[in-house]
Amino acid sequence: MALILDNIAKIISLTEAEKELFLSKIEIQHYKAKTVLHNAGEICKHSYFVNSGLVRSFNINDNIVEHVLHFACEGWWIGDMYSLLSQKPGNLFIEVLEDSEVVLLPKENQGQLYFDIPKLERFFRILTENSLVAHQERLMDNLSLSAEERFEKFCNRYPSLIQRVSQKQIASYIGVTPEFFSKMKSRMLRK
Amino acid sequence: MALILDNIAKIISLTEAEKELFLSKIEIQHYKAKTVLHNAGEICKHSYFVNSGLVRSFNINDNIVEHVLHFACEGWWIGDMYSLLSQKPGNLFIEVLEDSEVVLLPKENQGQLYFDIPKLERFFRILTENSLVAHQERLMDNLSLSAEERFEKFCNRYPSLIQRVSQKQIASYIGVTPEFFSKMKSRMLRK
DNA sequence: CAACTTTCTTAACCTATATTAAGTGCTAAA
DNA sequence: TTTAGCACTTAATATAGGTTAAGAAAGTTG
Repeated sequence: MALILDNIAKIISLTEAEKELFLSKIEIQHYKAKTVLHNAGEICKHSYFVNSGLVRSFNINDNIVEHVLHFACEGWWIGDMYSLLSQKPGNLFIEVLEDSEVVLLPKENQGQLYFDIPKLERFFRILTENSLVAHQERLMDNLSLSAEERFEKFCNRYPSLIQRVSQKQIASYIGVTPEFFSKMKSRMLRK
Repeated sequence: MALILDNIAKIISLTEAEKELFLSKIEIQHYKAKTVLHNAGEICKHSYFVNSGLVRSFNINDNIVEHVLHFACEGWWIGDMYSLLSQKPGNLFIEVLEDSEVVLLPKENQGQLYFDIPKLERFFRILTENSLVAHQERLMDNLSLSAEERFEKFCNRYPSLIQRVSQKQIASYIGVTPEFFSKMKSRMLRK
């Protein structure tokens, strides 16, 4: 359980008692690859934190094409923010890509923790701010960069993921078809 | 000054004393259209809240093409989150599109207010969460929808902006050239 | 190991959107 | 009132990336 406390300690410091309280509010689960943690159309009840393994969130559009919103490996949070916050059915799926150990933080407990340990409000504010900045940058990249440039940025930003996720998933993340991604990759190698 | 207090009151409630303290930490400015509030390459010192008028944030890529990240009219916050949070030079410009009255909240004051009025930490957390959800949706839309569909969503979401913002700006927001936008629009009208 | 499924590659062809360029009309400054 | 500068339109041409299809490679399962 050290990992999630380390993750928090990077931003705020908790007393031992607070750490224990926090740990009493979470749950650990082990999932096999391909397990779906959350389905589009359902109401999301948890925030997820990946202790080990790899998880992704994605949606499926009207043409039955998947688009990856987010990958999360060790030390990353993931979830369907829209559904979690609004408590309405979302349109994201959350799926385990590698056998994983995942921390579940139920929504009610998260609210309770904001009350019991106000510092956590700061922690999640900062987490959310960082995520917003990353999404803004990715959005601008999608508007202004070519697929090749988006792939290069992905490689620089998440070098460890390149070995771990299939090309198909990377293609989906940067927003091209697997066929085009394959063509683009071999074109890039030829240089 | 009622507008910004209303904006806060939608999420948390402040006492009269807290409202006064908050108001003492902000500054009101009037700007003419075309004023640039923040330049790419500079360090952002303020969060901005629009009392009246219209403001946009955008970046300029290597090919000297602008891309609009965000429009903000009455009652909306806007800023360069990356630069504001990291205190490093950002790559957004913030520019006034219509003569505007803008509330400036200096970064130091914002930090001080988190300390003096912890509820504001919650307010900004929730503001940031909502913004993140909106950005996630826009990102997925850019990955999975056609330009025409993106424009339709823009019209539904921001009907009042359509009259106020030039076509060029809307084209930039949805991620197409002004020429293509013009063609697309007349094609849509013909139906 | 064999059978099956999924991923990856390649190639021909297609389409949405970009680029370039030229022209119109409006606004605003000189 | 003229001139200059934008915003918008239209049209010809170009291209990044999509689609379809088929086979090869790799991974999964019984």
